[in-house]
Amino acid sequence: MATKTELRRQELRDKLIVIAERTIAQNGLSALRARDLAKEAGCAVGAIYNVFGDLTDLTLAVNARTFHRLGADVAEALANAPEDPVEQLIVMAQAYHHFAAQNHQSWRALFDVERAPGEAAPDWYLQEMGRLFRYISDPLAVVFPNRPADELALLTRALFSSVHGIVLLGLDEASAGVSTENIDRMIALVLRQFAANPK
Amino acid sequence: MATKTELRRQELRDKLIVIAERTIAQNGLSALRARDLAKEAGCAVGAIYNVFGDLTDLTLAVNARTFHRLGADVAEALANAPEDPVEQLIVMAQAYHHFAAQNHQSWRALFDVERAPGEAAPDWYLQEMGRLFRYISDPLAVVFPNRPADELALLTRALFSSVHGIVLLGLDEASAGVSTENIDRMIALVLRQFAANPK
DNA sequence: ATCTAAGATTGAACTGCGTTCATTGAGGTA
DNA sequence: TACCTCAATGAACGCAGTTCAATCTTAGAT
Repeated sequence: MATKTELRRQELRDKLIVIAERTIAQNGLSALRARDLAKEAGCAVGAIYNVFGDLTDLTLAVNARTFHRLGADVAEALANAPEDPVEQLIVMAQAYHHFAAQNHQSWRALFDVERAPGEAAPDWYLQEMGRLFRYISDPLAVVFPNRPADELALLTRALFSSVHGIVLLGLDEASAGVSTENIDRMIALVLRQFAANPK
Repeated sequence: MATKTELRRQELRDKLIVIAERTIAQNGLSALRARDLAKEAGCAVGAIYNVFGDLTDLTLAVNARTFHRLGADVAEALANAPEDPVEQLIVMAQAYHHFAAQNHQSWRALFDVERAPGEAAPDWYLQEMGRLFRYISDPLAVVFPNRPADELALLTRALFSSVHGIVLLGLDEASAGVSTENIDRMIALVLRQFAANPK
């Protein structure tokens, strides 16, 4: 069917994503403006809405890429990690931290995008989240071989959330004294202490 | 000097805080609108700006109250907690969770308010934060009597951040299966495991 | 190749927001 | 009472996201 039209449509879609990605990375989600976007893409403002439902949809497309890059970074860290499961957890958590620090604005956009209340998270989000959770639950199962499955699932989620919290508040107050090294130290302290006495 | 004027000024200030507090609690920070506020307070929109610099200032005034209530709840939980320091940590963390759950929108507003980049957090925030940190570091020092002070400080911050992360992501996905009980379980699991093998 | 209907493209206009400011009105003082 | 100062007012401004009637392009049928 529509070859020429669909092609342009796809081209515009990609172009908008690239521009939005750069804008968010450089100046944050709040710097994403429809008129600027259209000017830079060389199209009319209305054209954006032929390709995306609204700017939130565009942001979600950017977030999908960001999340995927994040997952890849964590996977790479895991691939180069030592055998010891606790060290694997630490290496992955610090990879998460470093990604957040080096892609601060893009990483923030992952959570700052407003979802309609009650609406489920998009599929790619759940998928990528599942990937991250498996990276965590595998070493965790080695550390805690005698824990029931449901408890391991809770621990997995809890550990992810803990690391996320440490990174979130640490980077928030990055100007107020929590250095990168201290965030890494906090992560290692918590995870080592956490796994020090498995049952 | 200005008795009548200053009085009205203070009255309007208080009235606006009360209305904003209720609006945020019921419908979230994004529901706070200058025109609605003025209509409900029976004043002109401009009057708001005689009393607060902008809506962010008003939000900060509401947040100061919210944070104070939060601190009081945690303090009360600690006062009624058993002697055991680990149990104290758990009780406080769960009090934090319950406050966040029961004051979800107000609690979110604590973190969703936009601060100018590079600007320091307000004084009451640092003060209240210090109070919370002391509640944590005291029992922590009992659990880990041999750790150096700087490490205890990092652990304190790390534990707070961890609990915050668990509550944040847990409540975020409250519709997606993380029940209140599971959040409490995650908090207890992490803290118990964390303090299981002090050095 | 031509025609035509479907739909893509356009940008001015609409809506809703925070904030400002010239004007109006009230309060305290001489 | 007269006057000056400053608070109060709400229309207007600037700036967003989004819409839509008008225009143009395209793809398929003839």
